[in-house]
Amino acid sequence: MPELPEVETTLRGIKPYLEHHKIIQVTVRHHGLRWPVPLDINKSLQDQVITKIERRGKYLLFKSLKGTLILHLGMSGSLQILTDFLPPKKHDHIDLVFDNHMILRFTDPRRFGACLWTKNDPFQHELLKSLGPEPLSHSFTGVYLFKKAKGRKVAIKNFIMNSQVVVGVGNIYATEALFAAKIHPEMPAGDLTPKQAETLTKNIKKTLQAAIEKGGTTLKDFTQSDGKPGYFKLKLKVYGRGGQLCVRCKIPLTEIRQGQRSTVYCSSCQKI
DNA sequence: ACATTGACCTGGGAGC
DNA sequence: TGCTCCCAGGTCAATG
Repeated sequence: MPELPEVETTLRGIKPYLEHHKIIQVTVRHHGLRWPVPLDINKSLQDQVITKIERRGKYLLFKSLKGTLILHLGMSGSLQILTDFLPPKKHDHIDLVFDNHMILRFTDPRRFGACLWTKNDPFQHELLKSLGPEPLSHSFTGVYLFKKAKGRKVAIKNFIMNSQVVVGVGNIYATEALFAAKIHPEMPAGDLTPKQAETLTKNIKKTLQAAIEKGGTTLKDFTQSDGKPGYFKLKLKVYGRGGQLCVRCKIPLTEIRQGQRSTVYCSSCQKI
């Protein structure tokens, strides 16, 4: 599920149940995630009050007085709140039980996700310290993108999916934002004009914001964090629509691969 | 410094 | 039904 809107939706879903509550029990059933879940993470988390939960890019940060739990959902991870204990299924790897009896359950079939602990400032953590600006912040501007892209030969789609350039933009929203901005996904990043950089940043913001307002995109079944039915489905204009007709000019959409990821675009409205 | 590719995993769907 | 192959929301590490 997780690009920025899905992580943000998850955050908003779990936050009200967990902030200012104490972790009273930790169960790790599978330590083999992207990086090993530290064997002593139980000890680190035990009796910690979560003072704040926030998002940085696609990372979720659970802050306490003694340190921060860093979670990443990878490709297939999800979080849900259980109000009553349910027997864990095959891919339910981690449970955090809180003093209000809520259980935060981490599920991740592909195990590309991460669950780590740091005693220090999480923003200085190895995985977070080189991240680019938040796409919805004021620091992500056309001027920034234009300067950053200068001299770069990589395709613009790969460029905006680079978390050192801007965080949170994954395959779906990169594809959608480029269509909205009428920019060809294979255009070298350094060839962007200042005007195109401006249009692209605006459309990245617009696309992400619209997706957040709709509760993110679900391509497969997904249990929302409060256990209620899944997310609203965003109406994607190009992603997953290769061969179908462009909503603007009605010609068939082209599907290609860029860096082992699929890209769909309109060869008529997205020119290099 | 930059660009490209492989690697990590499981499950679902298409095609035979 | 069952097998094989390809694809999937991410991103780090190794290589040129």
